[in-house]
Amino acid sequence: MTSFCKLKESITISKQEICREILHKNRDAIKVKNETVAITNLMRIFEATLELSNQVGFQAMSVRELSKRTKLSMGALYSYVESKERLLCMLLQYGGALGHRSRQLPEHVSENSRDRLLASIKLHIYLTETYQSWFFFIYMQAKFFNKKTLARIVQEEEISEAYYQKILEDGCQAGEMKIDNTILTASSIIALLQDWYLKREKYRKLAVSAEQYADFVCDLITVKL
Amino acid sequence: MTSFCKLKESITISKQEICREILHKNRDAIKVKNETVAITNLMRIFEATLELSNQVGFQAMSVRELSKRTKLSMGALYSYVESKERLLCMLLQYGGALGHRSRQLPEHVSENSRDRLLASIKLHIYLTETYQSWFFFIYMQAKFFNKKTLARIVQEEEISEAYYQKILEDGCQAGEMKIDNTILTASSIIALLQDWYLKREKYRKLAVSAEQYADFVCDLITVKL
DNA sequence: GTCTATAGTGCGATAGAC
DNA sequence: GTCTATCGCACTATAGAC
Repeated sequence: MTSFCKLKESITISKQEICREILHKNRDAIKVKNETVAITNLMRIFEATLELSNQVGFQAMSVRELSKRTKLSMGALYSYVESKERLLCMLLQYGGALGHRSRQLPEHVSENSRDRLLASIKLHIYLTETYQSWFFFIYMQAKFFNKKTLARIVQEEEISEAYYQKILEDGCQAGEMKIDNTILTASSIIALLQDWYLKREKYRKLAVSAEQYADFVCDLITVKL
Repeated sequence: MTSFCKLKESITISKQEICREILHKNRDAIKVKNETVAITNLMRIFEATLELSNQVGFQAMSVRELSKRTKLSMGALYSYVESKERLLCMLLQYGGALGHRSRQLPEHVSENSRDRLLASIKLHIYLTETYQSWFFFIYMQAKFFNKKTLARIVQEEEISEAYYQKILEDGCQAGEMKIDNTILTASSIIALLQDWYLKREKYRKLAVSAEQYADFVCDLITVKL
């Protein structure tokens, strides 16, 4: 079985790398030409936006407060983010890289379905650990986006769900698992993985580690004594 | 086993009743003296607030828009709700009656732990079905409340969790269930019950009924083949 | 008890100096 | 590339007629 640490290495995406990607995608809206400066400040802006938004909500967060936190003046801030709405768009793009990678599980992990399930869950949990504030942000704001954007996010979840469902069905066919309703079961996996990053504080208090939680979820789904 | 319908009857709380309770608790802030008129309009205000808030978020919802939806002028609206913040407080009070009742399961339901678990889950799901917009609202806004208010809501969840944990432990002691980690398992039940009202649309598309979902959750937790 | 009109505030965004 | 100063707008909340 692939160890948790190895999994971590296999999906490490530098936040800087993501910011560079976003910078290039939004060249039209970003006035600052020096790439090094732009990336440094974009990173600070994104980080502060997530932090503030996750405290008071994106709508309630004022650009003035954001300017204080980033230690950029209003004017400087607006040479990175055309508008508050555009800032939101950029943060949505942030997910492009993540959602895709969360299903890039090396297929060779194991022939055994349960191992593949566990590896997938661990991969997912590690991703949400590293980018917790972003996942929290998207979940909490998604419901308030316009229909089109919401649809895109819901679709992301459906892809994840189908991915887990396939593992479960393969496991059943191979006789390694016995699962009545694979759709609802896959849906439960998603819900439990989301609970982990939505209530991070609670699990911290319970002193449950990421690895323990992954094992627990996997057992809940598959172990039928 | 107690039927779903019987359970429904046992916990039906009229929304009007709740509004009357809130009216009396907030007599100081509500200028309208005629109780019948006050309750009628309070109900409309609460309903519209939940609807609007769940579309755009409470902070983003404007009182102007609320006045349109309720067909009350700005002036009239403000003779019911001292301020937008006070309106939020009233909606929090709404939960007082609900949280309490959700654990008022008639003890005589069954001696069997699994039946008691299933009955509790069904009770919970029925409550969240009837008051879905309120539960959704609280979950989505809770994270943005001040620390004190958030603590109160988290405590509510802890009580629910302890309640489920006790059923699980009783079941284990009686030899009717075999559950390794009752804390995490109880926590999972909560997460899955929340998923039901947070993603109501998704389950509607999957054509899963409330009763089916309750059965599924209960099975996932207890059935060890 | 409800209305219209408006006061007062803080917001997102911009202009122009440096 | 960053700053300060400020514009115009939409918001919450209120005053006073009916």
